[in-house]
Amino acid sequence: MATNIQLLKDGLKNEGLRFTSQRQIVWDEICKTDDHRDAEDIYFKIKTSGKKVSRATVYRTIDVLVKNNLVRKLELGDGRNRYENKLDSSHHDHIVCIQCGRIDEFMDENIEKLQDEIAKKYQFKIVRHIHQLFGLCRDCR
Amino acid sequence: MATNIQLLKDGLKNEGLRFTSQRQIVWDEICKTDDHRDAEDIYFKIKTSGKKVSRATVYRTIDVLVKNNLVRKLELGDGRNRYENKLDSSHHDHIVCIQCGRIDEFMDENIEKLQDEIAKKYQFKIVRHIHQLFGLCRDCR
DNA sequence: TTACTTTTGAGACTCAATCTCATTAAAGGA
DNA sequence: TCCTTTAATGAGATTGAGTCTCAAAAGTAA
Repeated sequence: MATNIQLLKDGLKNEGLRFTSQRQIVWDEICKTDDHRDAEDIYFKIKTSGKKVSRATVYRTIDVLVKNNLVRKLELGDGRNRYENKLDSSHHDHIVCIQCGRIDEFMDENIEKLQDEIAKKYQFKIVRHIHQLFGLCRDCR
Repeated sequence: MATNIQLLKDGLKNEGLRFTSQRQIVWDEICKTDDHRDAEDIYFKIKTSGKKVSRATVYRTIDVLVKNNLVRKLELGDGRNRYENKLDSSHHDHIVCIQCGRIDEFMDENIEKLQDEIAKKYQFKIVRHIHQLFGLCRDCR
């Protein structure tokens, strides 16, 4: 955990932002699991654990973490953004079960390459991409 | 345009839904361009053209059209869904300029294949997918 | 035309997320 | 350690896309 705190401190310092107990609490909570949770989940988890961080601060802190590349934002198009820590995760995309909500991760070097070729063809500079497969997982089909 | 109306009528009949002037107005508006517009855009376009369709009906009709495969819903993850008619468009994915909002379309048979292979590996049944490249277009980079 | 059922419209409501602004608390210097 | 400056926080108001409610209007079939 200590190294995680250092990651946070470094990220904040880089941006000229202050290290606060609230930011640490939010970051700790996000590091606790590898789930893909929404901001309300994270907020309530902190709240019910007895720690005091306001909803506004949770949202603001998550934004800071996303901007500093400590957290990845997942947009599933259902009106709630999900977040996952980037502690030891390399780039990956997502497979989402529309029945049970399970989210798996995948990564395919070849798709990435083809993507780059498409961008080249359109003279487009890719900043980020979303690639999500929605359907039924092994257990739900 | 006549054939478009027929498409709508057939789609509605298939679902046991009634053909109404409001549904035609919404469908006509969506057919007018190949843009990727959000529901508010479509609603205001109709409103300012002097036709009377309520916001609720615009939203409800768009849902009907999406369910009947006449319109495609585009989720860009920014909280506003976009819609495009599927009049003569085969499957494609999107390239979105984060500077000017321009949206281009792409389609790559190989990516589709790789996608299917990934699904097979995870024993996953794909129902739909989202593949979007965000970045800077030719004119904005 | 009637009887039945679906659709519509106006506005209330929801829900995730953002904003406001008075209060609190880091961080660096003396 | 105390001060000063400036950023961060909290509570609650606000936003904005989208949905819901329910009485009124309009298709549909007989």
